[in-house]
Amino acid sequence: MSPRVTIKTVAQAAGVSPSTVSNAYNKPDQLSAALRERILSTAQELGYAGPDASARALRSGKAGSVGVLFTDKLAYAFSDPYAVGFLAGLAEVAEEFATSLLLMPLSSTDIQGGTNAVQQAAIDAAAIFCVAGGHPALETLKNRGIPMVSTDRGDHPDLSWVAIDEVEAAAKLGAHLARLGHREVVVLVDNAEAAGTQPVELSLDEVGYTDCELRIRGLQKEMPDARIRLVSGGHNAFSSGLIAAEWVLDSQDRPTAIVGLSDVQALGAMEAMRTRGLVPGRDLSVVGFDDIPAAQTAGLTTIRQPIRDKGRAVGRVLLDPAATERQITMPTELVVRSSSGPAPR
Amino acid sequence: MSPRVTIKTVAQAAGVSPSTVSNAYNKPDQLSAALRERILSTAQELGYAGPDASARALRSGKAGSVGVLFTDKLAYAFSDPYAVGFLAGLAEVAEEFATSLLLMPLSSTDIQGGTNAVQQAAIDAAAIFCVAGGHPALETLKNRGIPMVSTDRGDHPDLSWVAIDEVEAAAKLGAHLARLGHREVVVLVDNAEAAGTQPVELSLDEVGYTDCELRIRGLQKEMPDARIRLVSGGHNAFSSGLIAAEWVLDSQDRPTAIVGLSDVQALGAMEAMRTRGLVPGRDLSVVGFDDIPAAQTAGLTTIRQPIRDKGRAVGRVLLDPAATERQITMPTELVVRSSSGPAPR
DNA sequence: ACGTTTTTCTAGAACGATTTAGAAGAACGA
DNA sequence: TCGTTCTTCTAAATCGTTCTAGAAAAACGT
Repeated sequence: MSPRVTIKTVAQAAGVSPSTVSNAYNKPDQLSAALRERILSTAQELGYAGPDASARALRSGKAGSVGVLFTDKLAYAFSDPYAVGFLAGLAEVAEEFATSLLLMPLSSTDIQGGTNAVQQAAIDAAAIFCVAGGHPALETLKNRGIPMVSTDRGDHPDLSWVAIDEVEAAAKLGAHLARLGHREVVVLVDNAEAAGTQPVELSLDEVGYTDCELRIRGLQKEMPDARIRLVSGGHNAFSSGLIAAEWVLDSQDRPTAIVGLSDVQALGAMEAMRTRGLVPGRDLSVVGFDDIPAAQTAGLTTIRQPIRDKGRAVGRVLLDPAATERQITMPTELVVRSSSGPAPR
Repeated sequence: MSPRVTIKTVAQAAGVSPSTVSNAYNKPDQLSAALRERILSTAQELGYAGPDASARALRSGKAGSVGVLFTDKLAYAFSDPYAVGFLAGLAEVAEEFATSLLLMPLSSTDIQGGTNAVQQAAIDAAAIFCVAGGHPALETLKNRGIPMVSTDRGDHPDLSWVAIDEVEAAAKLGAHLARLGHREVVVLVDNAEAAGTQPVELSLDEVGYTDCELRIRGLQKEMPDARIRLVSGGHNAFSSGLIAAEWVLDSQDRPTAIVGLSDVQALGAMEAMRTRGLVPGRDLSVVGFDDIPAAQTAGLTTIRQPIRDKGRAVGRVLLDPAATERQITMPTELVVRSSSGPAPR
């Protein structure tokens, strides 16, 4: 039941002041090499594992980690290769700066109290991945004075972001479909409230996420004559796309094209077609968004965005003092594959 | 340039003691509802965002986050759906306990100094994902007195782990191959030193990770008459499997079966076969390990392990005080698909 | 009305480090 | 030899909380 070994204990044992022990760890040039050696070895003997992280964080004001905030549940984030790719890019830069990544779950409950992870987290900055503009967690972070970089363009001019031009990107998709003669379109959107229930048809105002909304607007822009319906099967996941597409395909009112607002959802739609003996690109067109690796295998027409680069760029804005650009637009590209074809007449 | 708003500022403004403000946030039953209300609203007015995370962590000794340590570079972790699945399971439980996940990069350099992320990190516990037993980072964590749960069975009886019986699992694979008549086998292993260079052939002692070693032993057990060679193309990734398999296939000495010690590597090997016009299961057998989602699509024979459950179980051991079992063995299962077939004679 | 319990609040000491300002001694130049 | 500049080390304050022990006030039972 011995009391914990602290910097003080080590100092006493080595016959020096606590400051010197601290310097031995943090500022080696502030003391003679010999003494440093001696301190380090007595520390070792005492089983001292180096300065306590929390204490250091408190005193120096640096936590050595950046937070990452995801839409929805944390577990869902890992089901989308797009999110995973982003994380990989971010992790690359984090690694470079010897910084940890703190994945914060945003509990819907307990926003007021203090037991929220977003409140608790000791972070220097935060990456906001596809979280809707008005989310309370963002307010919390802003209040805490934590610098943020979002993957969506914000409305505030002083907000940092690394994003694509959602409208323009979706417009490319819309133009592609319009060119192929599609006029009956169903868009598969992410919607938390639809989770676990029947798929639901939504109006544009009910679409929560700003980026989803923008993509829909982009589509509309290039498809002014088309009837565009919005359907959600739940969270952004393969299964949601599957369920929603099944519902659409089994209805009386089939579209000629299905647009997944993410590739995972579009792939779910392709699966729904497959089980019904329908061929994507011939019987019905399916297009996606993101260009995840699986999209290529599946022959899915989609919008490519450099997701890993996006992660890296966010990391740079967050961590690299040399990075001055705080609002970065990444390029997108229409990738035409076999899943889209002329509308049957 | 006003000084920061702290609990003290709020206390002064509300005309109460700092302790009371603290209680307003943490122990609502310790003060009257009216006063709590008043304190919270003055806090709001002053722009106080709640107790500082670092200070709280220091004083209360709880950081509210668990660390996750991965093999190799953090970015590589995201390239393996197996690791991602684990993370998803772990995240599920973390979410339940309002705990954040801290992904720590383990920089190979700077193990001694204090700027290491593993040293810096403010965490209550740590999940060790496929990190070799003797890794210095583990020593660091042990010294810091941080409880750990590993995904590999450790040698120490007091170590916590959630793992599979690697030997037994690999033995199933070996038995399967032996039954099919294979006697010339190449095993694709993960090896950091082989990264970026030519694929290398290794001896069993050179295989770093304990679990890899165990799997090889399991194979050997059921294939006593076979010649088993170990080849690495680098880190555990699709590209490494691809490169290594290409090297093997283009050599004079082709095996009849290739064993990927992970599915991603096995899938890389299948790709290498494809580009050479070889059909898996006919010309050469390929088997993997893990049963990631893509394995099904590709028709890869593999060992299934319930990875998401594994993540969840680790989470429980880490966070749930009710979880008493500290050494858990998960089940595995041989899944036979089209990539394995009888050895050509 | 009076001791006892309960509720509500506070003072002051930790928590374990870093930082600032400066002391003591060594080295230096003239 | 003497002031000056380095180098090496230290004392004490501070970071923003939470916790322990206890005071003051209110409520209670008889």
